[in-house]
Amino acid sequence: MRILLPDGRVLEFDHPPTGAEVAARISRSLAREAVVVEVDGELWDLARPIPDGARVRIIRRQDPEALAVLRHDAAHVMAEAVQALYPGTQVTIGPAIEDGFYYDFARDEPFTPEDLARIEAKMAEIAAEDKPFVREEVSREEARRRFAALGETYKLEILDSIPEDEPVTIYRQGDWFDLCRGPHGPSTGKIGAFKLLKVAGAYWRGDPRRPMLQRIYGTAFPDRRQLDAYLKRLEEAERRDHRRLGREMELFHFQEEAAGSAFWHPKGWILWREIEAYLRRRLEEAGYVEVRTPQLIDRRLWERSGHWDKFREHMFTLEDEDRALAIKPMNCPGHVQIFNTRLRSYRELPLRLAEFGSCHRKEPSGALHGLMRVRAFTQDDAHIFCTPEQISEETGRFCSLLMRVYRDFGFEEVRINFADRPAVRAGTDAVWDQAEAALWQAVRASGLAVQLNPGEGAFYGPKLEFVLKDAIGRDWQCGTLQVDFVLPERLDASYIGPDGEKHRPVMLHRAILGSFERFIGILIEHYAGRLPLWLAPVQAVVATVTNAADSYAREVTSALKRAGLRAESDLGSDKISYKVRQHVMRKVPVILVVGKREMQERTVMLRRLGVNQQEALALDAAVARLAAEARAPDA
RNA sequence: GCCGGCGUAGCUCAACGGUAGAGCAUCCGCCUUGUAAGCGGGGGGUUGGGGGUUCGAAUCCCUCCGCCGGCACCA
Repeated sequence: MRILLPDGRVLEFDHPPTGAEVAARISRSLAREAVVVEVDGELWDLARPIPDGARVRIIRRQDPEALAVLRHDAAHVMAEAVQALYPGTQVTIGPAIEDGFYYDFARDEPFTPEDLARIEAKMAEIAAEDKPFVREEVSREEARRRFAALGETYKLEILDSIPEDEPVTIYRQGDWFDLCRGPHGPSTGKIGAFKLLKVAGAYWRGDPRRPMLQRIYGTAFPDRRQLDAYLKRLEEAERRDHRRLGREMELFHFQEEAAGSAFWHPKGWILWREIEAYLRRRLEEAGYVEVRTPQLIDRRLWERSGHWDKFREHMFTLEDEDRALAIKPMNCPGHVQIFNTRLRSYRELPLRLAEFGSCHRKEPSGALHGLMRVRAFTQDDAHIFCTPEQISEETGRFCSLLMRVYRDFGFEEVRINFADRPAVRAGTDAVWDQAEAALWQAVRASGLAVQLNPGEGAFYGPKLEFVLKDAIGRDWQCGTLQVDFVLPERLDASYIGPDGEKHRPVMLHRAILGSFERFIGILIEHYAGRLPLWLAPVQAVVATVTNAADSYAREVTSALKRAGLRAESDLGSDKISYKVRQHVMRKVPVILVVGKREMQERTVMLRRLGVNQQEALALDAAVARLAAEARAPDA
């Protein structure tokens, strides 16, 4: 019996060894830290005998592959705890997920936060018993008998869905067992530091027509320190919540009477307009022309475009005399109308029509979430009308425009998902081949990381999704580029080619921010409210130490304003420490303190957000420096 | 839309069947101050809307709306 190790060594055994035996042969510490074993690229339990000639790697607790196993172990321990405490509760599924694990239970009574504490305590008991996880390969009949005896109807359903050629396995810990593919770690004592986080509803098999189960979310880490770090990250995310910061910084608000639509306050609207003005300049540079299309459009146009058929439940509609109208949920058909107003020449292509398009969609009430998911939003939308041959070039141009914009907003790390042809689609394979190839070519040239999202393209064409990573590592899909050869057809868009014949243009739907609302939400969270100077609604506050400096403070403020800065004076009779505190809390990037001394010397004390020292500067120098720093990145 | 939780002053929260209270903010005074909370005083709530139970409801029940956490959805 020969076992091949990653470093090329070969271990000899006189019987098929288990992963545990292999680990023990290598070193005592490895045996202690081993969680599972990778056998020819597949993760196995340590107790399973390994076949001759297998390539084997021991996975230790701290290895990334171990994390999902530990969490899956924790899910089983939680399920046992729940069934011990709440008899009659049925188990369903309980996988490891990105940041932890969950288990879905079928039980009539809802779980409460107090229940979570009880379950956690019970889990600790089960962990203390350190029961080994035992894998049992059983026949279907055996498995059916055992779960039927327990009344586990969901498990029976899962059992029925396991393909005939796959073995059925049960994992046992003491008397408790679960239908499970595995693998698992050595025992319940090795699940590490865990915590239950929340309870939520989830449909059985993700299907809204099936029963709603109760999902308990938890997380687990190899040690306490990592768990604490994770919990700290959660707190950090909460601290950055744009809904809270939006109120504290007086950017926007929501209220019942307009659920899903933001009220933009003066400061928030400055931020919006600053972003819009920047983007408008970038679009102009990139050869776009801006348009504006109607909010209310006759239903018949939506019928022709195909949207009425597919998305009418998501559209707001109204009647006007005997006409049925819809509030636009998107801008594309409107842009095609502009394209169609006259005969177009191939010389006009690519024609890039951009619109800061205000759209409304009837989002399900449960989907609404601050600025991140709203019913009224403004897209930074554009449609590029071009020939099939131009797709690649235009995609390349778009990628570099988008990267430029993301970088300017402080996002460096961007990933692309490439969504190719879905099973149900319009258009011939030849057209899809051409469109996908063009996109691939452009994406490769862009140098961005690309991940294939197979079969997830739109029915009308392949698409790219641009995902950016924020300051605390969260992914946000913002930009998109979609190739569309269906809408030009449906709305009969055409141009005259060099051959004098009519041709069908391709439409590229594209957005960089996605929506202003959502992007602003992301920006706020990315910067934790500390917006870069060029975006800050109030860029500087001039605060006096005593009233004696009031007139000088006014002079400083107006000098800043003349230099194009958004500046305010704070002349109140509060102590300077109180004023500093106020403006720090409001996330003003620069505070200029002036007192008698500064007035006499015509200087300012400049203090920056997040920096506790200050710097004495001559007034003119301070103004010049801040004006330079406050310029937009493209200026 | 579905499951669960929540909704009290601008904000954060208390009162949990017996006439609604605190801190911060706001307003008015005093203070003129040197880098994250100076002092005093005043005003502010038909407890999300509607209905019910009760001698009595912020508190219990029903219903609608909204928000929060998920699920489903996201052209």
